[in-house]
Amino acid sequence: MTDVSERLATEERFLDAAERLLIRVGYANISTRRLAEEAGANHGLVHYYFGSMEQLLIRVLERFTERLIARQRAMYAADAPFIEKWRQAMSFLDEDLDSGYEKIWFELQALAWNRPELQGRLIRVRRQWTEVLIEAFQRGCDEYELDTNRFPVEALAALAGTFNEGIILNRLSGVHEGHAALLEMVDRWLVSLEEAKASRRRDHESPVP
Amino acid sequence: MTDVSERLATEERFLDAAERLLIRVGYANISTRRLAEEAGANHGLVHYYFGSMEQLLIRVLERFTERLIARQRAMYAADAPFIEKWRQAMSFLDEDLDSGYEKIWFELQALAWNRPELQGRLIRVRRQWTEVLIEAFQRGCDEYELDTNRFPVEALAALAGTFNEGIILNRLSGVHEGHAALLEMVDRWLVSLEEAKASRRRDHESPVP
DNA sequence: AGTTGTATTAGTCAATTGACTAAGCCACAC
DNA sequence: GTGTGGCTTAGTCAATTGACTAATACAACT
Repeated sequence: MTDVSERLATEERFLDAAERLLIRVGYANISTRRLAEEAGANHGLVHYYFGSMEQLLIRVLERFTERLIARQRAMYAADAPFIEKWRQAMSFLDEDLDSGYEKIWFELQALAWNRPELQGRLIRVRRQWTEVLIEAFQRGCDEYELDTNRFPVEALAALAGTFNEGIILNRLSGVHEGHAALLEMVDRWLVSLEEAKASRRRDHESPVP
Repeated sequence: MTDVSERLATEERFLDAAERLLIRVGYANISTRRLAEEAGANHGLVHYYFGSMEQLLIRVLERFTERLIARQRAMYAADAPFIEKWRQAMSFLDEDLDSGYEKIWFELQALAWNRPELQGRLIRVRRQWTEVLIEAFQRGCDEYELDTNRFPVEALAALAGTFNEGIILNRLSGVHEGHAALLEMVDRWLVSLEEAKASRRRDHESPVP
């Protein structure tokens, strides 16, 4: 292994360790020494590699959000019926809670609330996410021939995005009530949209005899 | 002023100062000395009055959530059309962001993610809030004669609760896009429910001649 | 006025923090 | 084999932390 790639590997170990600590103890309880111990490296390296604890957390935020957006994009870009994508997105909810993925994301957000220099980065990620959502929902609206006056795409995307984060927030606090009922309701609504469209097709192709 | 009430007043000053600091710098940046300075009191009193910083924050959480629930209860318990209550709840969204109310609530939540001893308290608050919401939405469903098979009350309450918190989360990060469109969409939906009910009344009272 | 007990203050304490550095290490080029 | 250049280590530094305490101020009661 060359020096360069070795150093990069160690940096990765630091970033991985930071994510694990975000999950386990939260951003407020990460110190250079604790982080170095978790990464199995010397605490002086935090300063040598990243300049400061703050810079390191910025790197964590960057790497994490890149992955987040990439996954969202990949999922919604797939050429599948909208309802399938939706169901996959909802299944991610459970996976991500178990994996601690959500905890990382929310800890980074909580950190950014009090660090103006991180806010911009967070806003950019949210915008990208919104773009992906809007594009996906646009295709969904087309697929279901939805009345976009009653259901504007941005409103639907905002609804999906916000209730999604609301659910995560509840789960992080240990509350799970009502979520299953909610997801079922939405699923039924999507199914009914499919059926409505199908029945419109039937009416059109073979009007009442 | 008696000793007792003076002490209580000073305790209140500490709790108020803690709320201000939660808004301004977040839970991770509150120390006993900084808090005491903000409260205009001696830092030794934190230990003398509250035992520890942790206990003090628990007191902040208790006082805050009591007020939160009381307000929610008062609003939804009022004898007014459902849409009026809804609009008032939505107008709180803006007020609370400006006042910093939301920031306090979310900082306390972020704190609780990493303090198991606070989780239980948070869960209880969320349950109470859900109860209030479900009761209000039950009345709303009755008012609009909504089909509770398609729209179960718990699902609607969960939807309202989660997207509400999602919106707050977005705003705390400085993102406001799509919220207006979303709230308009919901408002239009409620209006359409009222009209649907009115038209059902008309059809019933004077069937097609 | 004197006693008593609580409220309040200033200050101490060990522990921990982020930032930084001197010293040595080690792989590689020459 | 001998520099040479970075990598890595252990350790230093002042600052800050939460917890705690001795000393004092003060109010209420006798």
